[in-house]
Amino acid sequence: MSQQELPKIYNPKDVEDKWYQYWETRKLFHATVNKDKKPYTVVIPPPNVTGILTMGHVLNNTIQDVLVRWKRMQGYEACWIPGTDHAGIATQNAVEKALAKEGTNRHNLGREKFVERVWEWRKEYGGTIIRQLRKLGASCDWERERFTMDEGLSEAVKEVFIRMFDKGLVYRGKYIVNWCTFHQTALSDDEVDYSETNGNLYYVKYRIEGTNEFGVVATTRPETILGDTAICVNPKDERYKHLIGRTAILPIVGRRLPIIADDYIDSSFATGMMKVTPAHDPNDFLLGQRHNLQQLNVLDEKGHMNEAVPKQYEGLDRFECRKRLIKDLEALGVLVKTEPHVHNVGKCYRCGTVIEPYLSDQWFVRMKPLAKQALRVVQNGTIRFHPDRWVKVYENWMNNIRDWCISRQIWWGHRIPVFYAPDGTYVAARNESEAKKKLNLPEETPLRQDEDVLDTWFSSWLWPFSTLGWPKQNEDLQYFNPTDALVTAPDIIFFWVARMVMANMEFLKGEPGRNGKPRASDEELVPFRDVYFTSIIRDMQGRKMSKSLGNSPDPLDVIAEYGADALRFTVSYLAPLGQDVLFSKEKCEIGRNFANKLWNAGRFLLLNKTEICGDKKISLDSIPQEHLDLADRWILSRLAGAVRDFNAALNGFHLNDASKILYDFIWHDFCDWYVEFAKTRFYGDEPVEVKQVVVTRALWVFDQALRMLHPMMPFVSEELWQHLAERNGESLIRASFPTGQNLSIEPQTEKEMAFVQDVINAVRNIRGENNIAPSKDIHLQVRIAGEKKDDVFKTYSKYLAKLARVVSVEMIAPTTKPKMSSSAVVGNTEIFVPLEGLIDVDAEKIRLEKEIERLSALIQSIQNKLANASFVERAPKNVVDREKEKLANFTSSVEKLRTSLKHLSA
RNA sequence: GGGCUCUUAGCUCAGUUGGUUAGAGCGCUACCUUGACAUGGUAGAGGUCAUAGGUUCGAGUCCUAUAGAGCCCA
Repeated sequence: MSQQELPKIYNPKDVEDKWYQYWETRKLFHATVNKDKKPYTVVIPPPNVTGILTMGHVLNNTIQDVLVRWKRMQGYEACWIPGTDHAGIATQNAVEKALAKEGTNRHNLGREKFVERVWEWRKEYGGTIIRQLRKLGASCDWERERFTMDEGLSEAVKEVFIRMFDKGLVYRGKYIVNWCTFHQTALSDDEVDYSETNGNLYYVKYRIEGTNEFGVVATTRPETILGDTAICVNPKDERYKHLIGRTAILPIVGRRLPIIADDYIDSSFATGMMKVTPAHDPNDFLLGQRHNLQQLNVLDEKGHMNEAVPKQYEGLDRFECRKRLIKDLEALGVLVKTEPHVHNVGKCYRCGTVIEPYLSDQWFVRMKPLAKQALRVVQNGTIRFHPDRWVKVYENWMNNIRDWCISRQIWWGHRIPVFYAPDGTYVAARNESEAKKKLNLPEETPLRQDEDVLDTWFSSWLWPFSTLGWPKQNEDLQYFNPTDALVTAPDIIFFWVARMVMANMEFLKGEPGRNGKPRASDEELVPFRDVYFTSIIRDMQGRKMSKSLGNSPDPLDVIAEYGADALRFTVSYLAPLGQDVLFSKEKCEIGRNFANKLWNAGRFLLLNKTEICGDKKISLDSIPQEHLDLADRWILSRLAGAVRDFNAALNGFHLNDASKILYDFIWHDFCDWYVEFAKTRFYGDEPVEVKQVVVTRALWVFDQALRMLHPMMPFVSEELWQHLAERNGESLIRASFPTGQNLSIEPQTEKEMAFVQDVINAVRNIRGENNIAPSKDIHLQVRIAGEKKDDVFKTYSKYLAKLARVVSVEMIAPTTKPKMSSSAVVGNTEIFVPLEGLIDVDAEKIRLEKEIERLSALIQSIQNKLANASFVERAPKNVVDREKEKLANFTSSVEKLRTSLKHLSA
């Protein structure tokens, strides 16, 4: 393709799909075991198979892609494993909705047919998000795509369950769980969203048996009164001491309730007397266990009152029952008062139904035995969190860990591999016949498999090794696990991150590690080394992005409008480590404009390449070292600095710093200064051979910049990179990342350039402040005190001409009085722009006075500092010296400005 | 109730271990279509770094308290 075809404005639509296809069809994302290379592995946090791409995913996956592409270019065998999870409840929901439209339901269909339906649904609608990730440019190894319901992963789930069952790490128990009456399933603690809700606190009188006394208790859920089995007070509460051991009578029902004492009761809350409902409140459940109370379940799975309650309430919905009870209690005269009360109500994170604490048979994982080592590897730094404040959150959770309820009363998911004999004994097994062997039962005994399925997270926590083929021993697993970085939103630190650490450490113990020996050390057993907790993307009002608010831009629309590169760059640029980021699609202008700037810089260099080199092939394999001038040495030094800083930033997971470094280097150093300086040579009078070297060097620097930019803006960088030189089928995606080894940072060069830039800026400032048209030529007078700088002005007069339209420089002696002029001080040098009749003398005086005032204030503050004996004594010498130097410079500048001011007034 | 985070220019945000004259992008003002780019260029205005104390020779940076905003856990 020739550069004439480069349009004036970069159009991402023309290039993005083209390059993605190119990379994917050539399998440039694919990783294989390669003993000559170090692996760099990232597993994607598997998105919900029902999901579509959100801004959160964009951030998350951009970060992963930046890391993976960067490491790949650095020569690692970079492997990014994609996939989705089966999202048990969400997916079952979606399919049940579809069935409802057809006027049927899963029960009509039966379990087997229903699960088939879900698979069909998944084939048709699932995995949208995986396709969308390609639009973003994600360089996932698609050949390794996994799904938590795949055969292999299901095998891993089964294996883990059975091993844990046999070790006593999973158990079945009656427990109070979070029950969603809509889905009719238990939810884990993390699947419940709590929100402050306005409710009422109802005060109800209970008669004390054998007295005329009453006790008053308060409740927010009057319907649970029907399940009360005790009354409880604090043992230290003087008001109620005499009641302990007596019996209260439950209104309406007439049940006798023992009055017990427990420290758990907060005497200051309401009346200090509490009703105890062990089957319908988690705290009451624990209390009930301590005091051996009856657990009376008064609800069914649908949230209707069951047969344990008086006839008039049986079958009522729990909220309907609440209303009826309030009326009935009032009629009995035992409802003392009702007061408004704000309390935290738990709701199902999928459907919003109020969660009912509910006593039922469930399966649990014993977490304490797993937590110990998982805590250790984070505390001893084997796993590092970024930002590290999440360590505390993690520690807190691990230290207060509770058993994990893993059974779900739905059909879509991994069915619990537990088999029950007719006599009720049970065992975990891979299949029925194995179960019979384990149970010592004859082959013809009928067994019943547990109806429940496992929590989706029970498959997700195995992700870093189940995706690599475990439980089968294999080279991939040996090579790519432990993985390197995990990039995830902080809200799943418990759901997922913590549990993955537990699982990897537990189940990879003894598996062959990279050295072929059984894994034993923390380093070999952790699932990953670094965890990057991403920002949360919010809208411009700081609200979380949500479907219901409609405040979330569709990333695909944003990509269509601004380009994937623009979106990626903007998101990297905006997302600091761990702070929330306020986003609107308009912000993508940062990235779009940057891509366009880059595009045009490339376009300009290519134009000149053709002009200067013609058809002559140029190679960008090394830096041309001939005919270096200040600008060349300077841009190479700046490049060296950018490479060093960029790598340091990414090593510390500071993507925003990394993107800023590229932005500043490319836009400001390269485009604003270097390209402008280079123009003086492209259009100057040097021989064409020299010009060819100069343009080739400029292209070489640009090539390096493209390499650095590629992880963040893969499309535009590849497109330009292919234009720069003959690539013979090579792609930027696997080009080497700049190391900076052939470059050096040269402070002296940078200092010299800074002087030239300061002079140019000073002249521009005078122009701007005095309203001198840019087209007006300037004849500069320069007066130098101290070290000689005339040669600088001679050597770089072409720069001054190009960037400040300075057509002549006249050196004047220190004693010479300059013509009527506008002036400025740069270091030891005074510059004068003589423009009789053109400058506004009064305005110029004000400008000088303002500058004198500013410097005088600085001088004053430095003098104060230096007058302070303890500063001079105690501050490090270099700090004091710097202050002294500053004082001298500012004083000298002020003197010069004062003289100029005097001249203007004369 | 326990824990965590944030408050810097009109807006969105940088500011690593305390030590150059506190920065950027957007917006704003003025000027400019100058041989890549108006998705551009040049210059400028704009900040008592939430408040009050403290530590220190020195605090946007460390400590304490207060106010406001947000998050997590119970």
